[in-house]
Amino acid sequence: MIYAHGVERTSLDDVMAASGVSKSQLYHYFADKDALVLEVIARQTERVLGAQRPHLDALDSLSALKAWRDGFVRLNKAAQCGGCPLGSLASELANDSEPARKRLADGFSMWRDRLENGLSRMKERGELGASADPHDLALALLSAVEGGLLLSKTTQSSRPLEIAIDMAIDHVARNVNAP
Amino acid sequence: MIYAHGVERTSLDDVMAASGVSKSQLYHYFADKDALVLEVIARQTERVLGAQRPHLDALDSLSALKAWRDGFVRLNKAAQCGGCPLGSLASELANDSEPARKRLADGFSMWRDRLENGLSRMKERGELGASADPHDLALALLSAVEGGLLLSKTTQSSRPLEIAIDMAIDHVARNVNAP
DNA sequence: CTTCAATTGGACTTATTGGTCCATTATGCA
DNA sequence: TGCATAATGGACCAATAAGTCCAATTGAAG
Repeated sequence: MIYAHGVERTSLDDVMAASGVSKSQLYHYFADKDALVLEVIARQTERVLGAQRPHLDALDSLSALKAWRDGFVRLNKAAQCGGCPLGSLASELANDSEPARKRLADGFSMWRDRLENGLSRMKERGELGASADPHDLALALLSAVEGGLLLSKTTQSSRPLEIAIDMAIDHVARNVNAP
Repeated sequence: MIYAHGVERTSLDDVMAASGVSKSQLYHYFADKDALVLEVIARQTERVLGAQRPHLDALDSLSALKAWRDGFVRLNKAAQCGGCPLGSLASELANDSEPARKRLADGFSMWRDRLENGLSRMKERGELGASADPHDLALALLSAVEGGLLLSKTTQSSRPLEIAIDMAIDHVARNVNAP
């Protein structure tokens, strides 16, 4: 619910109704709404990374990147509500809650790490040129994904996402050594 | 205020206090809060496009694109609060207000049009290859900008924005004919 | 100056919010 | 079985939200 409608549009009464849990339980397990939101961030980080398996941990070739792209786009098409859980929370909270901002930055960082790991393996194997920077390439990949997701959510079309990820994969491909 | 903290975190009392205007004036000029928000979207669209002048309407060469990039990054560094006014509103409202979503999609579309116009001129002049698609290139550029802005806002660093736009400009450069 | 409509101030209403409280119920342990 | 502690339900509270209302004020036209 927080993913779909945002923190501020999701009241604790909504959470109670949807979960069949009373307010005292909520306040027994969470200090306040902010604490619950922080937990939601952790949860969504896991969800986002988990949903990209098994691709995400094996992105060490161009074909693997393309398969990841296809899975990602398919997932986005199937989703009932658009956008990225982390991205939406980041957009809403980054300016207003420093603890939330930090956790979201960590979430993005973990995501980038996974991408970077695969690219680093490509570099070690010599598939990626010596001048290629896995860290920056991963960051560019992630930016493309987030921007694509936001535009796709707004235009209600998967095209922006597809085009953005394709661009990012092309960008990686530029650094691939000729076989 | 709506740009920095979101629609839901900005109360009409806040607006009254900041503008020195009474509630009856607010409701005299706007049917309700939603109507005001719709007007804010229109206003922010103008602001975003206006802030990119004079570059935005002359992006018809690689060097112009790079100058635009530099101006954009400088603007973002100087801004007190990160992110994109359109992107933030889109993230918050796309799922919950169809009129708002439409206007935001229009705003993005206008932005893409400006980018596309420059690329089309490059293509007409033969600077861009025949196979290049100005529409898709512009969409990729915009996705990179939005994703970069979101990650920069979250990580409080301008690096993601720089890397993302550089990637997108490289992507355009791939379609440039050798001189 | 008078008049009448448009504009304005701000008190007010109602609904909803996050959060508190305490009596009641369940649970684990001797 | 009995006791102490933890977990639970739901009434309750104060603050804040959007939105309403009407009396007071302004301004232009005759």
